[in-house]
Amino acid sequence: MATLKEVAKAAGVSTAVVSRLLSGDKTLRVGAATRERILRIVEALDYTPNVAAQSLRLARSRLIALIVHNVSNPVYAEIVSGAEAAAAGRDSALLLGEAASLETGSNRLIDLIGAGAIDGLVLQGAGAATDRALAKAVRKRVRTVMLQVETDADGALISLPDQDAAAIATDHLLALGHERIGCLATAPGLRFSLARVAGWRSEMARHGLEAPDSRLVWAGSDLALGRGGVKRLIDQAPEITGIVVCNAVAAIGALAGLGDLEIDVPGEVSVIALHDFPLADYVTPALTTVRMPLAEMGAAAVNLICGDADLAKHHVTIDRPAPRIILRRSTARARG
Amino acid sequence: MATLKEVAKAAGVSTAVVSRLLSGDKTLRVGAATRERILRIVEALDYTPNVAAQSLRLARSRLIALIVHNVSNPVYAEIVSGAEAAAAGRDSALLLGEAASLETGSNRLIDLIGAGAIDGLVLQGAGAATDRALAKAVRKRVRTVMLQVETDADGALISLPDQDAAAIATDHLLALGHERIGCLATAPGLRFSLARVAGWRSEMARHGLEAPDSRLVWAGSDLALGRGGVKRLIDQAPEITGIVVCNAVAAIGALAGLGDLEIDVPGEVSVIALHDFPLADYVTPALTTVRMPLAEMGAAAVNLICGDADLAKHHVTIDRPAPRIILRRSTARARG
DNA sequence: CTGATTTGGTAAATCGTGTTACCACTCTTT
DNA sequence: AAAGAGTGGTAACACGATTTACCAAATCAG
Repeated sequence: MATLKEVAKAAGVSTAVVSRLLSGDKTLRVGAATRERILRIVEALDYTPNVAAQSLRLARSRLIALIVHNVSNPVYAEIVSGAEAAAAGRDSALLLGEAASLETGSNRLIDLIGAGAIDGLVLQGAGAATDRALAKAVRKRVRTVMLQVETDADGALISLPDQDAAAIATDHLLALGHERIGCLATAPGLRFSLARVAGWRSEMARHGLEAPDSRLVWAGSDLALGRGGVKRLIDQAPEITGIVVCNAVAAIGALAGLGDLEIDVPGEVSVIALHDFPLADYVTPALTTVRMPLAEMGAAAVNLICGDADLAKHHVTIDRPAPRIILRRSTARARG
Repeated sequence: MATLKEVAKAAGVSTAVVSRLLSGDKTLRVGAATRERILRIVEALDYTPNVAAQSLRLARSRLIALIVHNVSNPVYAEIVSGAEAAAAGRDSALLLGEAASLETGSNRLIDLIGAGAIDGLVLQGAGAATDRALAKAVRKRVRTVMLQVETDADGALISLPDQDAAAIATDHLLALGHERIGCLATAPGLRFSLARVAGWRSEMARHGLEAPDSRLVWAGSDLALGRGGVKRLIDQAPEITGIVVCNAVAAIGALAGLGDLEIDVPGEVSVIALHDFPLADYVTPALTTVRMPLAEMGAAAVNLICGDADLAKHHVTIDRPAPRIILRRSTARARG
């Protein structure tokens, strides 16, 4: 409630001194006595700069928006978590939006973007919501970072070592003696989806094994799509003994789908998934995964926004820490 | 980039007309021709009001902060999701903070609260982070709503029908013929924890059965605490055939703990948990739960903030939709 | 023709900061 | 004594929108 002017008056100085003192202006010369007096009064009046006035003056809000498809998906939750922590480290706050709320109607977050009232925007996933946000961001030249999904707008793209991770997963199954390996992929057409499938394909090829389209199913990144997708996959390619699932949440669904078909995992079919989250250790059988730096990706997005690199057409891959296998119980040596 | 002044100049009117026109001031009398001309220019210049200037003038930001212990916990994620959707419905944006980032050091979100720059604050969980936020909020009289955990500050408290839900869970086990039923509780000392335990106790008492302290263990709301807690519970009370776990995430951990002890669920021990989330259907055995309105609680908090009720000492319980059993496979009829 | 009312607006004062440019005064130096 | 170099600040103008109070011209009643 106390304003700068009140502090200045109480200290018998001009507002300029107080403002410059508090913002640590090195060019300000001020007597030790007045300095102490001002600081004491600031303390006594419990003065806090008005944020709106500050943003107005500085044309900077230290707000970063993150739009995510769905917080309840543990994979996305980890991105959110990483971004939030990074924002805190950069002394910024994080605005969170979920796709469903943003797709239609008037929305404050979309307005904030369209008004250029945020310092940056991080977009995860593709869809009406992100398109809408992106269109607003472009008009006001808001610094934008896209995660995993590229567009033609001028913004940075951060991706994961998708192809490597899929290759590592495939290689794990190969090392266990599997030769007929299927791939349960995420949504078709997206860059990261294609990269993962490419990882599976190339690793199979490297071992002189085939990876025909019949052993590939495009599903998605949630439980239901994984459950349905794996049934289509088994239907198309009943001969497979191992599956690389490109998303761990879908993989949990896939385990259920295999259960529905009364196929034993890992007895009859081994399953390995990309991404990892705590609950993967608690399903049955516990899911073997290839962990990727999700939180780090969220953090990197925020750091990119807060840094001063030119984001146009900037493309980074988060490869530290490198994807690594979390060995659990859903993969086993091939029989015979 | 276009400002009100620019629009006004281009339209040959004063800024007052434009502002009043755009904000729908009914007392403004303006000719049809000028109205059209102004609107056309607004469109052409792609004018959007500057948010900082607006908040400064109106002393209102339409930002709501939500502080949650941990987004990766699916129970909390659902609260976040509900709050986000409600915020969108109220034309506000949601600032998200996680406890870990807020506990220490300087933090922008804490500063925003301390500067009174947000319209409201929702706190989930107890700890250093929420205490810190609450202290700031009190000083600036920020409208605050606490979820499940009460404090002595002037703010609303929203709770769930904890006692009812625990009673429903207990009753389910009783109906299956269980008589020696244990309780794996959440963190000790908190209101909602006590209420849940009270639900278990009273329902047991109502059936003339005992619920001794030996069959009660205070654990917490995450996987590891559930896993460890259930072992202590079995150790203290090996005779039990059913367990009411007060948090579904802890219950997943408990299933693993029982697995460690080679106790069959539901063969030897039935498990029912409070709260529900999608993955509960995908563990083995699928977890029987009592669903509580988590998203609705998050939404109610936001709506309370946006409404104009006096929040001081306001206490609401979200009882619609009422807690209901989601019957899965972790509970079965008692043997013998 | 005069007074009242309606029409269609405007001028100016906030809101609370940050910052540039400038200034009065004292002290030193030669 | 005059010039120069610190010392310790200040005045005033943005930043962009909202809102109150006021007003000139046109119309209308009688």
